Amino acid sequence: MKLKEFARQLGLSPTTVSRALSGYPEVSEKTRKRVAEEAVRLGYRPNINAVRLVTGRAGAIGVVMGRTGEFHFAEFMSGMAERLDGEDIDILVSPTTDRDSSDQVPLYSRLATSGRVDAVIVHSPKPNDERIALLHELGFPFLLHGRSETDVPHAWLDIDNEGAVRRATSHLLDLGHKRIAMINGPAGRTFSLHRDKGYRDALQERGIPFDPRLVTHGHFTDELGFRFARSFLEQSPRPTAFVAGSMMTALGVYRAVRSRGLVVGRDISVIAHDDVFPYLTAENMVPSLSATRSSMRAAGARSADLVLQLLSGRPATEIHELWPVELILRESTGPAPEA
Amino acid sequence: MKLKEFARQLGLSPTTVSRALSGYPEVSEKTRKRVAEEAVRLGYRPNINAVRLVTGRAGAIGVVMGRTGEFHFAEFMSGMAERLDGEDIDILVSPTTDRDSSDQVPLYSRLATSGRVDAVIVHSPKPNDERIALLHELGFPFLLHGRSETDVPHAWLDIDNEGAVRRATSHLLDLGHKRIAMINGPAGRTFSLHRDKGYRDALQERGIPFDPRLVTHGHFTDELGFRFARSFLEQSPRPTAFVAGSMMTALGVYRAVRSRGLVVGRDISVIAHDDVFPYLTAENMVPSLSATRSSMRAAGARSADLVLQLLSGRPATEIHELWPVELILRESTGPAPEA
DNA sequence: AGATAAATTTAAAACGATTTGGCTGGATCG
DNA sequence: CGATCCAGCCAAATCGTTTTAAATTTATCT
Repeated sequence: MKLKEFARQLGLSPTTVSRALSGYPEVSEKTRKRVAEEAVRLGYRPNINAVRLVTGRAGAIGVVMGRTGEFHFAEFMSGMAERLDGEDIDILVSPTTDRDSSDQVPLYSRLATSGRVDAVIVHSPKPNDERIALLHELGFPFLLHGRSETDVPHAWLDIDNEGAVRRATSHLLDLGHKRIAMINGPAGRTFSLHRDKGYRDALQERGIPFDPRLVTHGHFTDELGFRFARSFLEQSPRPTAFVAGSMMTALGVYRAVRSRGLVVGRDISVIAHDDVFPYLTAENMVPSLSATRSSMRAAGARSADLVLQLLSGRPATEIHELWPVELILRESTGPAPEA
Repeated sequence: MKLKEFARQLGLSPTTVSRALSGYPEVSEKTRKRVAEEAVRLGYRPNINAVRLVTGRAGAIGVVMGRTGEFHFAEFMSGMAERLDGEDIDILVSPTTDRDSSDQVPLYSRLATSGRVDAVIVHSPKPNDERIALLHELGFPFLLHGRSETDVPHAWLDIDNEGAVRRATSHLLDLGHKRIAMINGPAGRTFSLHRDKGYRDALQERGIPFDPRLVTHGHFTDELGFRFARSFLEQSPRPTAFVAGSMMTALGVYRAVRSRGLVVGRDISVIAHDDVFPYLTAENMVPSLSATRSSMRAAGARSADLVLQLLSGRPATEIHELWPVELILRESTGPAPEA
């Protein structure tokens, strides 16, 4: 059923019908109501692609998904979905095989100029991320999930990675730990740098020298967690505590500790960052995992919300949100063992 | 830059330019080449929404993402992305807050009639899934990831869940296990039923009576894995082996076994299903996990491929793929302990 | 009641491509 | 050499909306 036909059946012009449905003021309340009712009854729905053409709006938000289907990605999207439910906006996932963000520039460029989406969300930025410069130059609306150090004005939402890791590290120091190893995220990403800073600052505050041999970078996999932890544990003196970048990393760390015949929470303390997954919970691990916690789902929901605000005209420069991170102490942290 | 302007600059008509770019035969090779080159040079790209309107094609494949951001979802999508890279087709994720597939019917209905996508992929069907009936009735192209028992003809791709679990169970029986518990997926889903059948058939083959107290259903979370396994281990006599539905479930099972002071691979054997995640590998668990394995990413890639075939005219009735599942034996399975 | 203002409604022009059907001019054929 | 065919190109219609600018109806005021 097309607008023309639908309008004819109502005895109105297409113009009026269109206006009635889009909620324009210059149509009488009586007519609007009748149109709305009949639309439902006759099942009329505007052809989305005609609307897109004429309005220039796509009704979609783009996200770029890398080859490495990161596990937190689904949570984030699910959060977006939660917020977008009911709005007439959908999520467009753009495939890419390029891992490095600089290689992704052409992809973002295509996405921004293609008319498929009205805005994009940029993930895991580097301090000076090419994607941000590009999108800004194109004048294309975007929200950064994370932060960068560029002076290009832009909207962002991030969690306080630095504060989280500082507190985690400080807490371990309070417990008497001197050698604390950190398994950080991929090198070069802003959030990894922030975590690194939090770690260093906490050490410095107590006058403990920074030892580069106690820090590694890599993707959040159980395998890397295990390998790095094993290797740390071979050092002598070995670290007595770990700060791990993710739940998966923590799983690997737990295994590594156990494989050396040590006990988590007694011989070795562990704190990890928990994005809050429905399928894997810090509380249920044995021993239960002390964690810095921030809901990835909530971030997704809020991100979608902020993008919506951005699209309805709120200036990007106003949109900056830094979320605090909880530190939840459980059984995996304890006093440093006697030397 | 619009077609009209671009054509003018080339000294050609819009018609010819459009045809040249779309690869129609009635344009000379020389002209086509020139058009292609100039398009790149001048940066002309057809307005996607105009194309959509006039052709009626959306250039997108839809997937519905439930509230519960299942962890295998990202892998599947990532596989799709892999296949779709280079094609000019993107993935549209439709949010839903409805968990039950029957409540999702209106959503699929909207999706199918909205013109936003050319086809959808339906996940985790029930044997008699309303979504299939609906899409078939609407004549809308779709691929089922999984299987149903409906007699509506449709394209599907599934893994041999039944065979996988039958082999896993048989193997445990070979090892002398008599009481084998199964932690299955959500009740009602076809794949859970298939797994159930594989389990029962294996038992029956050896004349071992089926004990309903040894089977549970639920989502694939570590928490449920733990809780169910704990509860099984309280039975007397307790089971000596577990068949678990997912890697997350297996994590819970491992914890439960350890929490009872038992040893996986010696006191209790475990086999789980592994969808192959980059961030959590069966091989790296301690002890390494015996698993039935099938790549979710590969399924996603192939699904995208099959949808493309479907859209280019291959009859749905021809598209049926049943993938075999590997059984990989590692350290988590061993002979049944002496009674 | 007549003039003016306000509230509704409408016709027609975009939006930017694809595609139908027709038009050219040169090659091919008898 | 004239008729026929075909490759190559083009003008104009079309897809289904929104929106501009204008026309109509209704309300308000003196």
